[in-house]
Amino acid sequence: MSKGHTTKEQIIWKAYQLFRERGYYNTSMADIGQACGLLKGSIYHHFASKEVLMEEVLKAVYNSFKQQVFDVAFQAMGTPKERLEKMMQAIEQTYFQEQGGCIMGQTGAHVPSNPAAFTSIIQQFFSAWKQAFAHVFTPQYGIEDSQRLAWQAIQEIEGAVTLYCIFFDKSFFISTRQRIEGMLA
Amino acid sequence: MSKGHTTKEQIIWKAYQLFRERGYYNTSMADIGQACGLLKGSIYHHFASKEVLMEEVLKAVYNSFKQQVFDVAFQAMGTPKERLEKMMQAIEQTYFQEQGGCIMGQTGAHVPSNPAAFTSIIQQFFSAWKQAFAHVFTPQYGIEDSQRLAWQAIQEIEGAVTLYCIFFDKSFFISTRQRIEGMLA
DNA sequence: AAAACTAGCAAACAAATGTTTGGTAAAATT
DNA sequence: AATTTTACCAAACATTTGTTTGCTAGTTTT
Repeated sequence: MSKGHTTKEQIIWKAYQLFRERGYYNTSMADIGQACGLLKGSIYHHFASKEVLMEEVLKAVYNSFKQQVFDVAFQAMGTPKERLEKMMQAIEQTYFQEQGGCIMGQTGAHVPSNPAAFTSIIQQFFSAWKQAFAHVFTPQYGIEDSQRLAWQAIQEIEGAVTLYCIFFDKSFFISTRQRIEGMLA
Repeated sequence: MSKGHTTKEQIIWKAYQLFRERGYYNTSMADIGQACGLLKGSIYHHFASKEVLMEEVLKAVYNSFKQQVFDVAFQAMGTPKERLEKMMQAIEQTYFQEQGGCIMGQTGAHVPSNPAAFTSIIQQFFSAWKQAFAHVFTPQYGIEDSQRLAWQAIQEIEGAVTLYCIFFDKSFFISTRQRIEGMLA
């Protein structure tokens, strides 16, 4: 590192917060620069374009979720229910320790006008999430029903996060979490 | 009417389609004008600003939903289940006959950076929706449980619409609809 | 110590943004 | 028929947008 010590990871994190809270198109490079204590032009030393920056943000969110949520489902230790609870705990933290909803769901809602690279990552994100949920459901519900239940759980969580943004009320997620955890005995 | 016959309602409808498919900030006045066969400046003869136009779009969506969905819940005729099915049918049509997700949920996801007028309409929309669902659930589940079930249904539907946008797959909504209709005997 | 590299600033860039202005021709009103 | 109103165009407006360029000073490598 030289003069300043703004790392790529720091820019990605700040950009993530802004994109998530205000949306991709309502966040300018100047906004991101300001949040990092940089001029907007300086960001281009780290990222080729705003679009590439967004891609890296989405990838980082995917990896973070994979590590803290998806991978837990496939751990050897603990009962499926315990692993599910651990996953739900991590999900809750992710959505409520910072402001804004689900950047994947929000960005995904505008697929036809989005760069294809965004869509690809978003699809992978939700597919991986479904597989993780389905895996902890399978011992009790079998493969087929678990797929269905996994999508159902994701849908409810996405809805809960949306309503949280609108009404500033965590309770949608709280009861959703209880319902999902209650699916395993 | 004089020369051309572009009505306010036509502009609202075109703007609705664009806002819904691409988001508020990713839709320009030039885009809306083009969709109406107008120059962007001409829209200001009908609406004071882009923000006011969006407000009218949200109000129009609210009114349309109220007429075709919410009001059905309180009709005198038919069993609660029949009315619920009628509501779900109208919801399905709304979301799948045109492209894009739920403009209320999408816009609501960015509340902190949105004009307060947007948030107000969006909150009213979801509150009215909850009350309508709860009303058809009440005979079977009682007042308290019906509230919970109503929010749960809305969450699932919002999630289903989001996933539909991402995977171009209606089946999320189809099974959600069956689940919700199955809640009433 | 010299050379090469890095991170950032300052300024400029063309293009796109939402909005305003002045005019025109058709329609509605008188 | 004269007047006013309506819907729209054409052009300009100031800002903001994402991006590029040239330069500087610190850091790393040699």
